[in-house]
Amino acid sequence: MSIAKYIPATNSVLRSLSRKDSQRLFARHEQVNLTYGDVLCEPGKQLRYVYFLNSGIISLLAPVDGHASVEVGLVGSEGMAGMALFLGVGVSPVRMLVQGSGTAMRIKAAAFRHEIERNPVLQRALNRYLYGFMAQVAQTAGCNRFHRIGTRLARWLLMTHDRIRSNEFRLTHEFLAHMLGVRRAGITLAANILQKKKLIRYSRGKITILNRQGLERASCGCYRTVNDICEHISVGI
Amino acid sequence: MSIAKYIPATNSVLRSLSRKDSQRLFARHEQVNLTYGDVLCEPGKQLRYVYFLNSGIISLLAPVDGHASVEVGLVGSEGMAGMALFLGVGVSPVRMLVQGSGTAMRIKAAAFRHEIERNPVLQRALNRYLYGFMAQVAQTAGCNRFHRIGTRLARWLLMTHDRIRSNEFRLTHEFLAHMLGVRRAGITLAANILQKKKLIRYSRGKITILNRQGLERASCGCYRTVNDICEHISVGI
DNA sequence: GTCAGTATGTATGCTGTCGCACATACGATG
DNA sequence: CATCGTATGTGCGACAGCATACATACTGAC
Repeated sequence: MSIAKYIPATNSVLRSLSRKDSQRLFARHEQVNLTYGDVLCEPGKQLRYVYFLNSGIISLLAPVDGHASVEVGLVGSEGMAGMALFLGVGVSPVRMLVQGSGTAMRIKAAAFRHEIERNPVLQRALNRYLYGFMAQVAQTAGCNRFHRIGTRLARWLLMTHDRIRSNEFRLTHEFLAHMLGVRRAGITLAANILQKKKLIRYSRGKITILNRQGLERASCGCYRTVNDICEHISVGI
Repeated sequence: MSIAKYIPATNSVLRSLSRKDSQRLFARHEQVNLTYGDVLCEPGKQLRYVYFLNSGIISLLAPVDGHASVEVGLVGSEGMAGMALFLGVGVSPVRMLVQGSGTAMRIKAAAFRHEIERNPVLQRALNRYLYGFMAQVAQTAGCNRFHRIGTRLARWLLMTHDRIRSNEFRLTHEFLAHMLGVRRAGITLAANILQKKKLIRYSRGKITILNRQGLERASCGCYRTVNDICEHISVGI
């Protein structure tokens, strides 16, 4: 991670603020580059910053006893990472892992706390985002329970595609396996089926979306369910 | 559900407020009885009230395409049902099902919204509760992915036990199966093992906790994980 | 006491995923 | 262009949980 040059804010939460409302926030932020593989915070550790993403993706991973973690949520330019601070708690319950490189506006915990108390518009925007995010986490709980690897993989690729805004991104089967909490071999099998249907193409950690609509059909309904909920409250991705 | 006579507030959120802070809230509430089986709100429907529980349990169920719903969270006297309203959204993403009879203080949506904007202490208390609740939902996502029926059943019984505050409660295998999103026969098998170990006893929908500590040992670590997180922010059950 | 409804116990065969292991293929680096 | 590390493909036995089905047992109503 490094300090970045100025990049215009494409973060949905920040864009929903008026010039006046965002001014103080902008005064206190720092632009940073997020690099694939960065861990912004470990579960149980103090949150030093919140991150408003302009591009890239952060995976939120919950540790589960006797297993590696499993992903419970994705954050892109539609939201903010470090929501615990918004709820007045300084400790992150999840690992924050940069899954797709990009840029973010980083704000120190204290400055963010200070700001949030004085900016009801930002508060409302984050409340709305939190609602959508909770729907995502809750749906994931159900999805993990009922759906097969193939449909879950399709869902996950769609969610990533929405946030990366490119048809191509870097992801190995190994990485995907960690995210979904399954064996690497399970991903290889499922990904191969999607490839044979010409929905995606992949090779050595580079995945290309070939047929977005086909992928939506191959996904479980959880993808659409969460999207519908977010659209309903106008939390666009 | 019916209007109840006066019952002192044993709700943790409300108790955390000073007399002054809770006064307005008390002026606008209504005491209601919650009866096993009541559905307080369906997913996608407008929330007419929020409920601060004094006793009893509400299950939050997320509908999953092609399946019955699965439980993503439990609310007892430690919290509030209808958190969407707290986030400024009038629509519940989950079904709210009374799983254990009890009493609650019900407040109309509009009155609650009005109050929340003027009562920062209540806001902070609900923020803290929300943090713990999110940890619960996230942990459930992981638990659903990795853990076996037996350990999940034990976890679920413990969470219920904490909130019912009685060693005996009414629950059929059928009901438990719906909550965990598994077959009824799967519960019978798992429950039988717990019964043979003398951790619980049951008969025709009445379950008795015989050995709480043994049950904790039989549960997956998710139970403790969530408890530790909640304790850390002093959201006691 | 009989009956009906509901709760619990049990069986069989099937499928998805697991753990483990090894084979193959690609690409960067020298 | 040879080599090595990494990414992907594949095979096999094990098993949890599934669908389905049916048997048994308890309880309350008549």
